[in-house]
Amino acid sequence: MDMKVKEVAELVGVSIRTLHHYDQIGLLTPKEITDSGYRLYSEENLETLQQILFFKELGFTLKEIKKIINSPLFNRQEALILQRKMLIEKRKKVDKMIETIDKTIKHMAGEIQMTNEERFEGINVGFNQFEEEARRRWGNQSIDEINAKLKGMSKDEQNDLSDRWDMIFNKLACLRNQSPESQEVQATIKQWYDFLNENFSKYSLDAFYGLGQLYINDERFTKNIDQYGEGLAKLMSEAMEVFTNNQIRGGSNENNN
Amino acid sequence: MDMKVKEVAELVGVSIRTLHHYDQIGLLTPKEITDSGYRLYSEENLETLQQILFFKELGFTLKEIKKIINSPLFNRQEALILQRKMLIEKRKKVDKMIETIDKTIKHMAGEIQMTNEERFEGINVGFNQFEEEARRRWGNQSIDEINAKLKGMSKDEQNDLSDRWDMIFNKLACLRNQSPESQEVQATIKQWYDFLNENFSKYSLDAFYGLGQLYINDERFTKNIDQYGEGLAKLMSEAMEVFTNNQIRGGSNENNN
DNA sequence: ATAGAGTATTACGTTACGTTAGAGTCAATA
DNA sequence: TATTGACTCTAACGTAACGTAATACTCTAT
Repeated sequence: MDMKVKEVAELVGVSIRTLHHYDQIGLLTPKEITDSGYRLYSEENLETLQQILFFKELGFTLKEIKKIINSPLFNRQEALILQRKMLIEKRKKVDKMIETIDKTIKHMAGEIQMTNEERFEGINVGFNQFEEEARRRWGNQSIDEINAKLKGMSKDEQNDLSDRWDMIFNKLACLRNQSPESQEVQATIKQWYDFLNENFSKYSLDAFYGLGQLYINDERFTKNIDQYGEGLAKLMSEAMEVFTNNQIRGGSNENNN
Repeated sequence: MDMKVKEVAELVGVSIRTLHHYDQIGLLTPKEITDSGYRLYSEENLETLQQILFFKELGFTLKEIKKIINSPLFNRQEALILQRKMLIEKRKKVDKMIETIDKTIKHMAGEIQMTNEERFEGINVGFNQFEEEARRRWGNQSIDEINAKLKGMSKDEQNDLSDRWDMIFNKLACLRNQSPESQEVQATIKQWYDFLNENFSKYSLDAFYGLGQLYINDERFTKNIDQYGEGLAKLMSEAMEVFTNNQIRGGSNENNN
């Protein structure tokens, strides 16, 4: 099932060096390394690679891509949907360029006039709203950034933050036996949501949902969170899902029994 | 009418540094330089820049682009038409990628199966027939036999050689409609003969004749040479035959009408 | 057991600019 | 007229994402 470099390279159409490189910079680490040092890539590695190549095609740097796919907020499905949007934008851009070429040809034939702005339409649109969206969505939100934020704060401020963080988690840990939909849990989850928005960059509801998913999908998070109490990660992710659903279905008028 | 760097940069959406760079490498030299050393770009410069950006968008390197737009064979309208074709191919590629994303999303939802090949469709098509066509049409090609020789030379020497080589072939390609005996063709063939003798092992006239025959008998040569222009191999081999005959029959007294 | 195809690491090369740094230029204004 | 602020220049080092050897180990098939 596992594949060696050459196989992968030929399958996806990149060079072996590229795979080595991605490994070197920690962008795509093969799931396994044999005793003799051979890289073995898994199915999951291929999926990640697919993501990487999509983002690359859309003009992101490897560093950005690394941040994106390592981000606590990263959600594969969401990424795919955004990529789809971006590709449609790209197609529009290509259409614009074709149009510009057609105009230029006509212009050369003396059929029409062209302004200088017109002749660069499509070429200069240096990437659109969705790229922005993606950067906002995952780019800024890396762990490094949180750390950086912490660095810029005084000891007291840090402690304060850390205390409030702790409080919320401890509170939730106490509520582990309750259902994710319960009033108390939901109230605390709201505190968590507000806390994040207050202290870090804006979390959209989508992002918040994605974060919750991460808590059960990314082992690093699960482990960390479950230190507050066995099963807390699971509870939180479920509660966060309920929370986002309720919010989306219109303010807070809905029942959370 | 003439524009300074910043104006151009803002109009077309590239950095000032990019314009400096293009000037440095001789890709886009501003039409005029003021006494104080300011670059002034003309209308024509803008047109060239448009071409450059189109080719860049289509994945050509600056070196390739330079060769293309400096080539004696270069024709702006022809280029635009080819670029149009390439853009349409690119749109197809984008469509394919969108399709792949849709499939992937469905796949994740468990609705459909996907092969590994499928999941990389659109991403890996490393650029199509038209790129090939463009490279054949204007670009240079690799001559493996010569590479060994080139290895022993410095980079500058290599480039110099390659440029002269290119010049000769391009010149001949322009003369394709003339007869092999014509003055111009024969003069250029002499340049070719001298060039070979100067830079590679001594070509006796017999050897030169043999080389000419090779151009039509060995498909690899024919293909390579015809990249400069359809039928060039045939013309050259005929012209080389005429050349050797003339040389052997004593100096240059014979007619070459 | 030996060749041939594949793989690894190391390290320098390359492309297309980005990014200062230091200094001159130009037009409007005080 | 002097000054200021936006603009320009060259020079030179920095960076990203690999390419391209060079050298050495590994695996498999004969």
